[in-house]
Amino acid sequence: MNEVVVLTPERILEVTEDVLRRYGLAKATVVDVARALDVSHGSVYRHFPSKASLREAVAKRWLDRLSAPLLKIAEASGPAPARLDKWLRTMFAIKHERLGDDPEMFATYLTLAREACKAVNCHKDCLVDQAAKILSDGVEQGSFEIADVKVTARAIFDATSRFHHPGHAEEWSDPGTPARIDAVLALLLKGLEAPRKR
Amino acid sequence: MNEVVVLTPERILEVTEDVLRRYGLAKATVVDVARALDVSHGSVYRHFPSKASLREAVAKRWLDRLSAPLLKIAEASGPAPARLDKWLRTMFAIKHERLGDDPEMFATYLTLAREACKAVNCHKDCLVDQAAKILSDGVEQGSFEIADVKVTARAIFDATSRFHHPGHAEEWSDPGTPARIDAVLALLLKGLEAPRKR
DNA sequence: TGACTGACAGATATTGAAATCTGTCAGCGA
DNA sequence: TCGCTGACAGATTTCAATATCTGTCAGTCA
Repeated sequence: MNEVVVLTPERILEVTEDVLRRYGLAKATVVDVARALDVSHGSVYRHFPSKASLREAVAKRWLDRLSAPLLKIAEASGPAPARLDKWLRTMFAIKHERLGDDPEMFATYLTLAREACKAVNCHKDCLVDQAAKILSDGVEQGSFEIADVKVTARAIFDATSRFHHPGHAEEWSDPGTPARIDAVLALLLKGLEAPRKR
Repeated sequence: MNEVVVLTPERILEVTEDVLRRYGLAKATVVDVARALDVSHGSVYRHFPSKASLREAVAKRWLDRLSAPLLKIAEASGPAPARLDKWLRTMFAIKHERLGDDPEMFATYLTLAREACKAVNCHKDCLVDQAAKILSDGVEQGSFEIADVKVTARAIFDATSRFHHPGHAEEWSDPGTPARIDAVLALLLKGLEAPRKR
């Protein structure tokens, strides 16, 4: 058959991620991506209208892979308080891990977060929805007492920014961080708790 | 008398703050400061060992002026929950206000915060101590139930980072911010609350 | 004597010309 | 026809020469 490999958006994204990892966000150019794909850079523009949109699509893929394991926890069954605790700790752990394993992509993510781009906002909304799912499970189970699930989910997200927002990444390696996570989570879970029945 | 104006650290700090405000952190030089003081730049080095120490001393002054009004609230009397709420909201308001009124100094502060310099860490510790003071008042009054006041004070500080850490300053102008502050504070205050006696 | 100056070395920042990149599009070749 | 190429204009980045700055110190002056 000797089938010619066609240029698909998916293939471009894969290669762009590699190029971004190799050269870093600041140095990577569309010409580099085209070279790695062995096509002219004009062809890349046939699939993505601008460098920014290409960069954003790569970030979206990266962020989607990040939220997938969290979705599993959010949609699992079981007591909501333990699930929320696990969900938050897993989120912190995944981001922390990525900072170590994939620093160039993390820097890209940080830049995009600063630009408040669509992909990142969408990612945040998606995570807040996952948290809201756990909270409403908790209300149903009688473990939580919450006026507005959506607003409270965002409050949980905001209150844990220190541990998941990329702007605080440098602080994560501080040796006191695990203890500080414990303290904030304890406080938040107590704040959500329904008054004990007797 | 016609007294000659002497060169004191205080006068240098005052002028440096002006220069920093006028030129911005990136552009301001020790030579500019010396020119504004009408002395040679060597004289400035007689009072401060380096540009970094001068910059840090200016930041310290600026931060001390910021925490002074908060100290009043922390040391006041009255019910701790309302006082903590007021203390936090005042902190957010002061920082927010300074971002608007004094953007160059704010950028300096942001840079120093990123460098995790001594003056900023000291400022943070000082604020956490103020929060701890209110919390321990609350424990005495029976309003709060807290295992470790110091740890919890830091947790409160961490959980409100989104609203006071300069790295989040761009997000403060978001129209949803007041509602998000309300949501986080409600959650935290409920988490501190001692179980009702009956 | 002791606060201040000003010249200096090495480090850092500025600048402008040259190189490269982004985004477009007329045209090629399958 | 349709995906791709490659040349192009304007924007951005690089690079090296030049200027400025930081921090020091021997010397001045009151």
